[in-house]
Amino acid sequence: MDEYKIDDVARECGITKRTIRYYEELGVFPAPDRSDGGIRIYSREHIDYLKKIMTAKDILGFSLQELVQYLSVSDAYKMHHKTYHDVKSREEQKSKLAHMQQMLDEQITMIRAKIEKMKSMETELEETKVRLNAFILKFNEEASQS
Amino acid sequence: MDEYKIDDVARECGITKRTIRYYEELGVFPAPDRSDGGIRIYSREHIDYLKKIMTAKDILGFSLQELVQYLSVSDAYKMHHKTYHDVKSREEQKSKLAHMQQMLDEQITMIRAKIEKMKSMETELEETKVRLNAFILKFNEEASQS
DNA sequence: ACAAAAGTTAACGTTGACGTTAACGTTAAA
DNA sequence: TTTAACGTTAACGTCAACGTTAACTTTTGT
Repeated sequence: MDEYKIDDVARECGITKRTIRYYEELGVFPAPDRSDGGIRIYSREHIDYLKKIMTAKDILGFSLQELVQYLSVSDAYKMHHKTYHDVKSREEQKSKLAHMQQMLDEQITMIRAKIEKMKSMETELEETKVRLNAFILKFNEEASQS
Repeated sequence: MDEYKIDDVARECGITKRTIRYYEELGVFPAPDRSDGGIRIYSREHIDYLKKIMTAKDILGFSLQELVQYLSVSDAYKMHHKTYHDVKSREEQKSKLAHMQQMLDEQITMIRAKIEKMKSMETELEETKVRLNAFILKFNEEASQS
């Protein structure tokens, strides 16, 4: 078990097979191992990872290009460790790690800014609600004066 | 003063004239008064309103269709009061107000849910940062043991 | 008064993010 | 073993959200 075909993944993640292959093509989603017949075999980790991708896309409104950036830092290094066993030079790895640190900080800063903006939008909506309710009250009072 | 042409608006809001006309065509942005020559004359309120639209689009990742929905509640009723002087029947107005209340509540619920998800994404990013830093430490220790 | 700058509508072009169809090979249950 | 269900690649279609160009009118500084 712990082996899923593309249709299972599509169903659980709420997207189509076409989209999954498209994401793989773009490098948004890692290419899984294949069966002898060339069928893509996914693991549970793949599914969880794809779910995160969809959340980032939906909630943050990321484009696919931005997703590549985002994923290259957030949890991609876990997947990369398992997917590609890329043995690079020590210096290369070091600079890659430093780059990850920087990207992570940028992502954190960005998401905090977004949260703040969303909070002020929430506040505004609540104020609008108060004003609307006041208006409705007045509206009904006028009606009872006729 | 307090009169702006489309290029002023475009510059201040960081979009193109084409986009402004397109938004007007879609009903996302109210059609302003025209000069005798047919030129669109905007007020400061228009600019502030458009800025809000752009924020909602960028931060919430709304599509233009969703924006129409969003705007029909948030602050649209202010603009509508000034733009269209639609005198409808009392019953009609009442049901419209009730509908606004409901939409407002839905929007507030939705934005709160998004904020929560973004917070958990932020937490995750911070945890990743901690793990990454730990890994880098170990990485450098191994290097000094050679 | 007039040229340049800025405005207009109209219509076709582009890009991103998939959907759909075709033409074909593979797997699994009867 | 065969056939339905499922898989594949390849290529064209689609829709939203603008960009771009063309052909034209209006406004404005000198």
